[in-house]
Amino acid sequence: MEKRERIITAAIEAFGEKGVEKTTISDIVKRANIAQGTYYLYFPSKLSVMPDIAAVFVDYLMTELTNNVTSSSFKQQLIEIVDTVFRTTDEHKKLAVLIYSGLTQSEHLQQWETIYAPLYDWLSERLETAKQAGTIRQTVQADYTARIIVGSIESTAEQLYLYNQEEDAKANEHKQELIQFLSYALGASD
Amino acid sequence: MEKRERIITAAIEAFGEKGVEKTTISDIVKRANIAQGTYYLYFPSKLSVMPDIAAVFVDYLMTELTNNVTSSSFKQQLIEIVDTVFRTTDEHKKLAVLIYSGLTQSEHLQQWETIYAPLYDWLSERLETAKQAGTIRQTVQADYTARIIVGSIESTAEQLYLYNQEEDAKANEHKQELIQFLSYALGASD
Amino acid sequence: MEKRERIITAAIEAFGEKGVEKTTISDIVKRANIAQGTYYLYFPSKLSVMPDIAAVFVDYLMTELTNNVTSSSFKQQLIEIVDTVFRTTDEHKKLAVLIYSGLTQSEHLQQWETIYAPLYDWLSERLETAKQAGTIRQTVQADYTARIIVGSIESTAEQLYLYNQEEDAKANEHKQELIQFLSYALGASD
Amino acid sequence: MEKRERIITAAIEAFGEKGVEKTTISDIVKRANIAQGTYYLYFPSKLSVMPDIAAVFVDYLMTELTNNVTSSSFKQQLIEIVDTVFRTTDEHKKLAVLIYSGLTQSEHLQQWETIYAPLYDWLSERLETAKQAGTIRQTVQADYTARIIVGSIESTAEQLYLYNQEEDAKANEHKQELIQFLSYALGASD
DNA sequence: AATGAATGAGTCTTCATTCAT
DNA sequence: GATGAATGAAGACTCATTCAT
Repeated sequence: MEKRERIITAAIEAFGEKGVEKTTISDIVKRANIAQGTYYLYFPSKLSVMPDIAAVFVDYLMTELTNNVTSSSFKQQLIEIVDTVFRTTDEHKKLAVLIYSGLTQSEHLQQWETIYAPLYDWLSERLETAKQAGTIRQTVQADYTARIIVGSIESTAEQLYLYNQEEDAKANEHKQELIQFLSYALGASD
Repeated sequence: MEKRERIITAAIEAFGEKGVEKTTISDIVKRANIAQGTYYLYFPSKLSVMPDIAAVFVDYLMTELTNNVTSSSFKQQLIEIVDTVFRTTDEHKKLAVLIYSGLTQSEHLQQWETIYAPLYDWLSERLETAKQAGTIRQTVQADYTARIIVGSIESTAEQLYLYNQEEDAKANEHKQELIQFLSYALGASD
Repeated sequence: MEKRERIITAAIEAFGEKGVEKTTISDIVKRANIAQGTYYLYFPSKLSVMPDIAAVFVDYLMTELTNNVTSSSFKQQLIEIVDTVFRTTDEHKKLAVLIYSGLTQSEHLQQWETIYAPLYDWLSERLETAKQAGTIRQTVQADYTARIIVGSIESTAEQLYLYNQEEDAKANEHKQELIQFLSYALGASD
Repeated sequence: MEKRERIITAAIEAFGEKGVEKTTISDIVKRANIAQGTYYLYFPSKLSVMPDIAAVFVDYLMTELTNNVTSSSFKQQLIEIVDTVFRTTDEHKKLAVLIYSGLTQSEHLQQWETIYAPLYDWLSERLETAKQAGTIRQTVQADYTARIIVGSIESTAEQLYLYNQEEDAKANEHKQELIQFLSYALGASD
C-alpha cells in the first residue's frame, strides 16, 4: 500500500512539527499529496494513525539498536544503548512525546505495551544474557528492569531538550551521570 | 484571586476527566460556575492554564513528600519517596501525563524546569545530605541524579497504570524492582 | 462558479437590508442556501466580498448607462446620465453607501479606483468626444472632471433619500438644479 | 461636563484610527482615562456618540471656514472654501467617511441634515450675497446649490486620499480642476 | 480506488452592557 | 457620580467527515 505509507510519513512530519492538536487532516493530505477523502480509505479518524506512527518509531529504534549495540561488554552496550536512544529521540524531536500523548488522547493507551514490546523484549534478553555471563548482578529481574531502564533513558532524553545550545557541556555531564547511574543500578562489571 | 483558583481547580478536573483536547472552555467555566468571558479575564487561551495546573500538582507533591518522607535512613527514604510519588500520581490519574503533553503542545515547555525546580531541589538536597553521611556513593552528582530519579519513578508510575486490577502482584513486583534498582544505582547502604 | 455567484447575490441582499455590521455570515449562507463552511471556500472573511459586490454594482450601472444614454446632444446626455445614476442608486437603496463604507472599513479602499475605472473611463470618453465636437468648453480635463461629476451626482443622489415622500417636488427641483449646475460647469451648449 | 468631552474626543480618535466597527468601548474608555461603566452614564450605546462627533466635526469646519474664507471676491472665496474643506477633511482622515457610515449604521441618518445645517446655511448665504452682487449667475438656487457644492468638494476630497505621495502633482491638478469646475458651474466672475 | 467540493456541528473568542461596591 | 469585574449572548471561523462523480 504505497498510499498508506505516504499517509503515515506525512502524519509523522505534521504531528512532529505542529503537534497533534494543531495538525489537521488537511495538513496531512497536502504533504502526502493525496485527496482529502483518500485519507479515510485507510484510516477511520485523525487519531487512528497514531498506533502506526508509534510502530514506525519503534521499528526505527529497533533497527538502530540492532545496528549500533554490538560490543561484547555489557557496560559498553549500556553506553551504546543510551547513545542510540538519545540520538533517535533527538532526530524525531517532539514525536516521542506526541506518540504518548496521542495514544493517551485516543484511548489506544492499551496498545502502548504491545508497541513497545519488541524493545522491552530485546533489552530483556540482553539483560538475561548478561546475568548468565555474570556481568550484572544476579538479582536483576530482566523484564521489569528493561522497562525501568527504557523509562529512565527516555525521560532523561526529554530533559536534555531543555538545555539550550550553549549548555552542551551540561547535557553531556547529565548523560554521563545517567550511564553511571544505570551501571551501578545493574551492578555492571566490565 | 478567588475566581482564578476556581478556574484552575475546574480545569484540573476537566482535563483529568476528558483529556486536554476534548475539554472545552465551556466545560471549565461550567464547573467553575463562572461566565464564559470571565475565563478570559484570567487566562488568554485554553492552554495557558497549564503552567498553573502543573504548579498546583508540584505543590501538592511537595507537601506529600515533606509529610511522608521522614525516615533517617536514606534507603528507607527512597522507599517513602517512591511510595509517595506513586500514590500522588495515581490520585491525579491522567493529570501528570496531561501536564506534560499539555506543556509540550503549548510552547510552555520551557517552564517545565521552573515548575519542577522545587522537587529537584528538594531531592538534590537529600542526596547531598546522604552523600555527606556516607550512606550513598560519593560519585553521585546530586542535581543530575535528582532529575534521573524523578524521571525513573514517574515513568514507572505511568507504566503501572497499564496493569489491570488482577495484576496487583505484578505491579508490586515492578515497584520493588524499581526500589532495588534505585538503591543499587545510588550505592545506598543502610 | 455557481456557488460564488450565489454568495455575492445573497451578500448584496443581506447587506442592503440589514447593513454591513448587522449582517452575519449566517444570514448570507442561509440566503445563498449553502453551508456555513462553503462561504469560506470562496471568501476568507465577511468583508472580503465587498469588492465583488462593488464590481456587480458598477457592472449594472454601466449596462444601464450604455442602454439609456443615447442622445447625440451632450446636454441631453447629461440629463440621461443623471437620471440613470439616480434611478440605479435608488434601486440599490443603501447599497451604494454600504459599498463605500464597507470598502473603507476593510482596507480594500485602494480597490475603489479599480472598481470605478470602467465608469470613469466611459464618462471620460464622452467628455473627450464632446470637447472635440465643441459642445463643451475646451478647458475641461476629461479624466479629473469625470471623477468630479460622478462624485457630484452620487452625493446628490444620497441627499435625495433624505426627502420624504411628500417632498417629491423638492427632490425634483434639487435634481434640476444639479443638471443645470453640471451644464454650466462644463460650459455645455446644445 | 468634562467627562463627556473626554469621551467624545477619545471616540473621535479611536474611530478615526481603527474604524467604527473595530473600535470597542474599551478602546474609548482607555483613551478617555475613565472606567468602562462611566461611558454609559453619558451615552446609552456605542453608536450614540456619533451625532456628537459629527457636531464637533462640523463645528470645527465652520470655525475654519469663518476664519479662512475672508476674500471679497467670490471666485477667491471659492478657492478658500475648497482649500479649507480639503485641509479639514485631511486632518480628520477617515473621520468624515466614518461619520456618514456611522450615521447610516445607526439609523441616525435623519440627523444628517440637521448636523450639516449650519454649513449649508452658511454657504447658502454666501451664494445669495454673491447673487445680489452679481458675481455669480442669477439662476443659482442657493439652498440646493450649497448642498451640491458641499457634496462635490467632499467627494473629491475623499478621492484625493487615493493618490499616493508621489502623485502630489496629480492631486493638485485634480483640485484645480474642481475649482474651475465650480467656477463655471456658478458662472462666477471676478 | 481516488477525488475534492461541500457540509454544519462545534469552539473559541469578543465585547456591549450591567451592577454591586 | 464613578468604578471595573463580571456577564453571556452572539458570531466568526475551523475542520473532521461525507459523498457524488
